[in-house]
Amino acid sequence: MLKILQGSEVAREVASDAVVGALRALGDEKRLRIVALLSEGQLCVCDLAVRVDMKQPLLSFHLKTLREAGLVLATRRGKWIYYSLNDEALGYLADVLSRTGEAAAEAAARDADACC
Amino acid sequence: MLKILQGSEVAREVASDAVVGALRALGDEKRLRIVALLSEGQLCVCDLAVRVDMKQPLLSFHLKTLREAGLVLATRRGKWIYYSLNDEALGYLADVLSRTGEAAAEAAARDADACC
DNA sequence: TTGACAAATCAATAAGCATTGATATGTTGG
DNA sequence: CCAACATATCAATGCTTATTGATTTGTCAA
Repeated sequence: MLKILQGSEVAREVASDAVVGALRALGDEKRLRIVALLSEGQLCVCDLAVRVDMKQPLLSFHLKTLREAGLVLATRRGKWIYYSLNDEALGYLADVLSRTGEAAAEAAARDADACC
Repeated sequence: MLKILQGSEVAREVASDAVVGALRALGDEKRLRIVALLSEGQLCVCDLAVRVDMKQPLLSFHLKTLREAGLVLATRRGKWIYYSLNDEALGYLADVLSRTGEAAAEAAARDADACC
């Protein structure tokens, strides 16, 4: 999941299942809030629940969604399960979007040349 | 929309409405496919419709979604409307995700220190 | 083993999106 | 102005996803 592909064309890479899945998981207010909190450090579900003002089952659902998208990692420590961001996955997503934007900018420059 | 904020904390910036909206718009297979195609250059709706194998009203709906999220730009040229990627918006999104990932990596390093 | 607590799962309902076909708007050329 | 074409919008339907409360699983400590 969100494995780093090398040398493939941006256009194909962007629309891969892993990328769609990760972006879909991120495209939700509550889940993005969770991601924002986790960017400051790992948290157990109970602490997260307080911070995001969600009931536990709902939070678990959203965490599962993020986990399945490869965006967060869970590690149990005693009674608690700590969630943290998968920074590699975020970096990879950022890289894909960045390269897509760059490709678009280059294409726009070409289009402008061809037109005028 | 997707205006660049400076100096604000990553955690707050990530979960902004504009970012959620853009990520939600991108988190769809068909729309991401559209974005991938547009990264190679601008296209009119009719050409896009052929490439993505969608009926025109459905494509228009997805384009509207992308437009409202600030991810694509539309310019009419005669009878045709050409869509292109908003590379600044993509760059901004990439930057936000990248900084979120970096913040998480730093936090993880701190957590590791504190723990062992 | 039992009691207490953390977290996940389940089943059911509600809410939001995608999709479709029909129709409307806008543009060009005659 | 009219005919033809490109695109957008609308209304209706179905599908996916979020949300809730109840229940289950897992862990610790006594």
